[in-house]
Amino acid sequence: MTAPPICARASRPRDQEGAPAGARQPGALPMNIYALFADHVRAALAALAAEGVVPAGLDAGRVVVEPPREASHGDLATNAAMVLSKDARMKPRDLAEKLAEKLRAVEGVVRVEVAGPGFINIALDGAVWPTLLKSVLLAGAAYGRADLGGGAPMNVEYVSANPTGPMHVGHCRGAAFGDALASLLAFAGWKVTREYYINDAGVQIDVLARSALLRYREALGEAIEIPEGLYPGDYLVPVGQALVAKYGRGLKERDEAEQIALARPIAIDMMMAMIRDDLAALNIRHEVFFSERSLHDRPGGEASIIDRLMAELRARDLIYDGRLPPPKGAPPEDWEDREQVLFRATAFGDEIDRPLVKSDGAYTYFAADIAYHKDKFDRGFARMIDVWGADHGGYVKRMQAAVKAATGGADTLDIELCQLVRLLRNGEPVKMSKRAGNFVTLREVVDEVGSDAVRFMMIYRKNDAVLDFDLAKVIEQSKDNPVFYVQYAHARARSILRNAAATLGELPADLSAYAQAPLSRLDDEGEIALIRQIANYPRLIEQAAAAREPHRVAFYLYDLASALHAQWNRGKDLPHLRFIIEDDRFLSHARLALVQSVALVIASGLAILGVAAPEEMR
RNA sequence: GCACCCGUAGCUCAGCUGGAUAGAGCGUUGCCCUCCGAAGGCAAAGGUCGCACGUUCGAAUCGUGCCGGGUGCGCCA
Repeated sequence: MTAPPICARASRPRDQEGAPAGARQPGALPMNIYALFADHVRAALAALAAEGVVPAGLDAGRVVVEPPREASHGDLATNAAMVLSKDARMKPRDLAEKLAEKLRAVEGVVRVEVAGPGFINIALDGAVWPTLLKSVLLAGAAYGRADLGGGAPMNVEYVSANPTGPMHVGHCRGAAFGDALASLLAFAGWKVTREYYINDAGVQIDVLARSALLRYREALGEAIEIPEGLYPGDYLVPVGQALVAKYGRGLKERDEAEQIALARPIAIDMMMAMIRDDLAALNIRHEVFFSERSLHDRPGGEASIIDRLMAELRARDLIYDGRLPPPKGAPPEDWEDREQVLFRATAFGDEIDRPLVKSDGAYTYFAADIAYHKDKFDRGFARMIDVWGADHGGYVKRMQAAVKAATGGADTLDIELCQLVRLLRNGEPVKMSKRAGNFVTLREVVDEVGSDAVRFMMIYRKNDAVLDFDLAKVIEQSKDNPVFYVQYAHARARSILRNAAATLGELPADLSAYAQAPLSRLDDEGEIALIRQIANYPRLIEQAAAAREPHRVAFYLYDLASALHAQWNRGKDLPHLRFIIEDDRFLSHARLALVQSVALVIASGLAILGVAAPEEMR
């Protein structure tokens, strides 16, 4: 996994009052120019408040500084006057004029205009963009890092496929999404732990063990027939062989319960090894694998972890014995009105109270899940995210209700749902029958189209929208394929740099040497457009992380790649705009510094998505 | 019946948490390689943002109600 390492530096209190105006380092702007000017706006407000023009203590929470829609409007725009006009008891345009007055005094600002309903448009000195590029080069791989999390722990649980067989294609999306989200949050300043919950306790595990025992008999030479209800996949053949290797013929002499108990752990271990291999093929490695069984265990007859939590919740009157009304709409045939153990989910925003104990006396999955999330909380995760398939959408409310009850935290648990994936080949749905293990495995898809294509395309869509995944299209090497298009931009950038070394001879040794190039010579509109895009990266990271939407990173990379390709082509028509100008090595160095920066950001974004940034693609 | 998600150009989708003239790709039409990677680029055409009310300076975005599609609906994992 090429995820960026966790940033452990101390929190940078950017929002504190009093700091802003002087925050600029001589010679280099901070990485995020939009955040810098948000500080300037807050400072301007404070100054106006001191003068009695506006009330003190205005809430600037909704103020944003962003790139204006039209480049002709300037370099930055803010909605501050419109957002604050009501609280300031001023007309938006009047307040805007007052703010504009203050902002005109800020260093580097050449023009401030009030436009439309009260936008404040700010034009910066032409030197600002080259200067900003310098700070990008000096920051290197750290460029774009944010500090939203302040280094706080964050648990991201994803995949968590049942250990009853290999991963299938349906797991790809949650895997790619969860992993990218984890990387994104790490890059945005959280101390992220990637976790996998192993559902290794429950009836499906007994089914697994029975299926494995059948393969055990097969390995001993018996002819077997796999009855309905057991897993038919031949991935269990090696499990049967392992049981022979470990227990010989003796196992089948024991009673059934004992056989299952002995087969179970071996089957689970082997299934999990297979799943880890599948995940590794997708470049995914979880740090923690948490066993559901460990929550049920009663070593020496003591109370289990779930037992203890249930007792605690009952003591707090959050659990009671009661009856549920039958479901409306289509009541099931076998509905039986009975008293059961219920969690008071309705007290925490759910529609109905939820059962914790099955009719056979065992805990429900939900009961274990409460204990599991409580355990995560007790391990220090005040914030956690679960990534689920959309078919589990009906469980979101009860889970959040339970976590709220068990931890007392309001925002402890976020749940992100991934919609279904429709697997296509040349626009035709790929047939998948659930019978006879005839499903498409994750491994088959990765082997066919590659990990990069799978991961990028799974992210190249909002996670709550259904996704079409066409096996034929994602291996196409053309601009129709966004994976290729972005990777190609990176390869092209590296190619330019290789070519420059051949053409120009000695080049700046590293990024900090490139930062010394005469960047102010980057004054072409296409070059400035590229720098603006690069300047937007930190903002993009913050927004994508806050919204838990890694797809924004993918779309951003597509746009950045497009801007690079465009500038490249301008050099075809206008030779003086080429990146390499043979008789002007210093101009070339400045342009190569820009190319370096583009490559740097593309590589950074691709790393978040877990996609390779190739040096060449010939 | 209820809950959650989706509805934006012919097609597939973005739309920066309420901002300025709603954007890409594909497809259609017309251009650009003796030139750092044409595996690329430029341009044109194409929209009642599902419908209707409401909230306000301002709505594709927020609220309510419809219409259409998906997912789920005691103890399954």
